[in-house]
Amino acid sequence: MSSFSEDDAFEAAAAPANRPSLSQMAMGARPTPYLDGLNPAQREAVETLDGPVLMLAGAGTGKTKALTCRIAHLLNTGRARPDEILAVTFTNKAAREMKDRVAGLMGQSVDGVRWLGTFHAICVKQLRRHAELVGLKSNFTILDTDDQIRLLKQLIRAADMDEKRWPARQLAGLIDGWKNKALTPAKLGAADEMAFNDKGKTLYAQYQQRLKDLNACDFGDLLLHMVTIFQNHPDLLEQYQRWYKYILVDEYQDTNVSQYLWLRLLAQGHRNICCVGDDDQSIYGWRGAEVGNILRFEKDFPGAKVVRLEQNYRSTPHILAAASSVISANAGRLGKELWTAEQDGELVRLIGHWDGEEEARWVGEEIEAMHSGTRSRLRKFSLDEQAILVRASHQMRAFEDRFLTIGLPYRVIGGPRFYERLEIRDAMAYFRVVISPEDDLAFERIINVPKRGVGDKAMADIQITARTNGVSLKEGARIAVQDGLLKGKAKTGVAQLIDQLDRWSSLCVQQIRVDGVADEDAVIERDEEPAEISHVELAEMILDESGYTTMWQNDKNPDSPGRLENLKELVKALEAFDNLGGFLEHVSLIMDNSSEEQGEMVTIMTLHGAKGLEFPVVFLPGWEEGLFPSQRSMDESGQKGLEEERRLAYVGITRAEELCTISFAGNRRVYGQWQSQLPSRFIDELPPEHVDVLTPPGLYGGGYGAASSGGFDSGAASGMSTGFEDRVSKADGYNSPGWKRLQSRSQRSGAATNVRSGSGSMTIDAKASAVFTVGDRVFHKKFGYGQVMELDGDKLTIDFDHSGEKKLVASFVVPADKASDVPF
DNA sequence: AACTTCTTACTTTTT
DNA sequence: GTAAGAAGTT
Repeated sequence: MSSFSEDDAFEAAAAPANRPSLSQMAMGARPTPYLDGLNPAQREAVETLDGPVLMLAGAGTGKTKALTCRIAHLLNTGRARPDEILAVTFTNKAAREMKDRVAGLMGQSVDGVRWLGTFHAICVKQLRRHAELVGLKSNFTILDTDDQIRLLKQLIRAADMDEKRWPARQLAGLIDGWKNKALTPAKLGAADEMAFNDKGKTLYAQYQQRLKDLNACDFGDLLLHMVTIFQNHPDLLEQYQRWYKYILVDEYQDTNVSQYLWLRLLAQGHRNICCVGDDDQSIYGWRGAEVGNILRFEKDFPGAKVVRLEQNYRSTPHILAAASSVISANAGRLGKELWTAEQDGELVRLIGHWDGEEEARWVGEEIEAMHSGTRSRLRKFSLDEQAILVRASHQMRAFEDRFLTIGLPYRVIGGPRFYERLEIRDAMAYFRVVISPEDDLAFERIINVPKRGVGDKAMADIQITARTNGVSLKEGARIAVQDGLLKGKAKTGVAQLIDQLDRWSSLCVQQIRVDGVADEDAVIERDEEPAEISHVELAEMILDESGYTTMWQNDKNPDSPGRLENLKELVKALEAFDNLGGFLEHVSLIMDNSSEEQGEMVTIMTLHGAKGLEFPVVFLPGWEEGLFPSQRSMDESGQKGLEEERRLAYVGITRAEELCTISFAGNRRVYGQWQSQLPSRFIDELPPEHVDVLTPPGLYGGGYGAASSGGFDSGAASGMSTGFEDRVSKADGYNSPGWKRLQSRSQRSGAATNVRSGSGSMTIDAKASAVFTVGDRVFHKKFGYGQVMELDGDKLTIDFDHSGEKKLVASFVVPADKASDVPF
């Protein structure tokens, strides 16, 4: 086992001697031009180098700038050598950006900052060094979710449980959750032990044992193992504590318990830890993030300096005001108020639509109008400058459909990532078995892909053979073939596969790196002795000879050509690596979306995916109760869930630089069933004076109180102006001037946005109660005829003859005798 | 063993 | 409404 200091000595010696190190260059007085562009708060965050610092950085306040300047400053002042800085991010993208920007500031590449990376990448690096302390070998493999599920399925089956009642997915979720909380099987609480049909703890323990047997770990283990190691080996921990003089953490509000413990252990030495985050942007609670970590920072690190970055450089005042107003409804915030030096800007726009398709149509027209510059007062916006941010990915389809028909180019971000695609994982599984013949999970994945006549029976036989002989699945299969256990198609198929695998492996042997620890930072250009066959050729050979390529060529699914394309891309990606092994190591951690798009396109993505991004024009559709805030979130996590949804709304609004448009639909098809939708309560939390309402009031409820109860009655009805009444055009259902104007507005896209003088003076609740009384027969375009059961402000509870009871906004129905008047 | 029909359940997602 | 997974059929 290599001790830490030996490693360091080795690495220090191996450092190129012909180039002055950053710290050498940093000796003596150096100019600090990078400090000049900072505002006072940023500067304080950058210059407070010693002791714990919490940087509360609101959206768009230049947090990455401050973070990267801080690193540059640490190096520049000679406080730390590049490798004495530990800088952690959540995503590879963020890590890359930080590296690039520090390099930009320093005017040179910063390869020396070896400990800048994601939590997982850094933990892998550490764990490879100390794997034996948790019973693993240094070359352990990292399982992805798919492998994980397959393994758990086997365990559940072995435990004789009903796979339907006790799905492996659910168990995987539980185990992930425990690992996020740094709970090993031994540390599980009583309730958790009994989870999953009383088998929670047992199965978890079995799973961990299986992982150890396979010399593998999952993503959660990377963190958890390191925490365990540090907790059990104080001497080792101390070395690391001494080593990392300065620690920086990005997106601290997203850390889970394991990550928190890991950080806290490492920071106990020098206590120079700088955590950057925004409690208002904590949107990953559902995957174990603990907002509590950031809320507790000052207690964890007494004497911590708290710096607030509140000057926003991204959005207009109206956008900021809307975001602030929404988020202020949350309790227990650390408190921050964004402000901007900007004066001008558009109001946040709010519009309601009849249904989801209408919403998509309108957004499409708006995007085209923005693009062609026909929107008066506003500049032209390229498609790249516009984005649609949805709560859930299924909302994307309506927009895709619409954009396809009108020929508006778009890009969807957040689909299945390249390396998560079926064909890529299959190919990778082939590579894995070739490199490590004992990789049972990979072997299992490919043994019958393409079809080799291996079914449940044959597979079970192979499993048993392997187990009784105590060998890998591949060897078990070999024995099963020799012993005549397999018959017919399966026999020939498996025999051929094994021969092929053996041959590929032998071709691969000379390529396996001897140093074992493949460093992802290793220079990729390093020339190796050209093997008889390059790893790229080998990969092509594997895919061709195995029949895998042929399988997709013969497949007549419309997506097969795409899959073949992806396989070609995979082979191309290989070229950047020395060998297959190095490539696999890289891929297991870096699940990047390697898509080089061309041309201008509108971006469609989820709110989660948009965190950290910004767009001049942002559309936020689907602000409806149940969809956003998501019903499930509220059901599962109650008030906490609602607040996280609200933070998501905050994230969404603050993505917009110049124009933010929120919309909702009154009707939406959910799981194939038409449902009437109520406007989101978040809409009521928007500040009226900063909102431009493009909607006839009936569509959203006229003012406050769409869903948050009472607000409407006590506000509008009692004569207390909520602000929206004056701004909106008055309408009374389908035939109202307001509704007509909305329709025509979207047809002539050049119409000015802020012409909305009221034509009537009655508010819609007055109208609703004036027009409808309990017992009235009404007609609704989608639900047909029904009877009014209850009145609630502008909303009616209606018992529909065919669709049952529903609560909806009054303007969606007309008296039954006016049914024929309903347009379209 | 492979193909077909039926049931069921359904956020958000990085590593 | 759809996609995945399980049961049922060839």
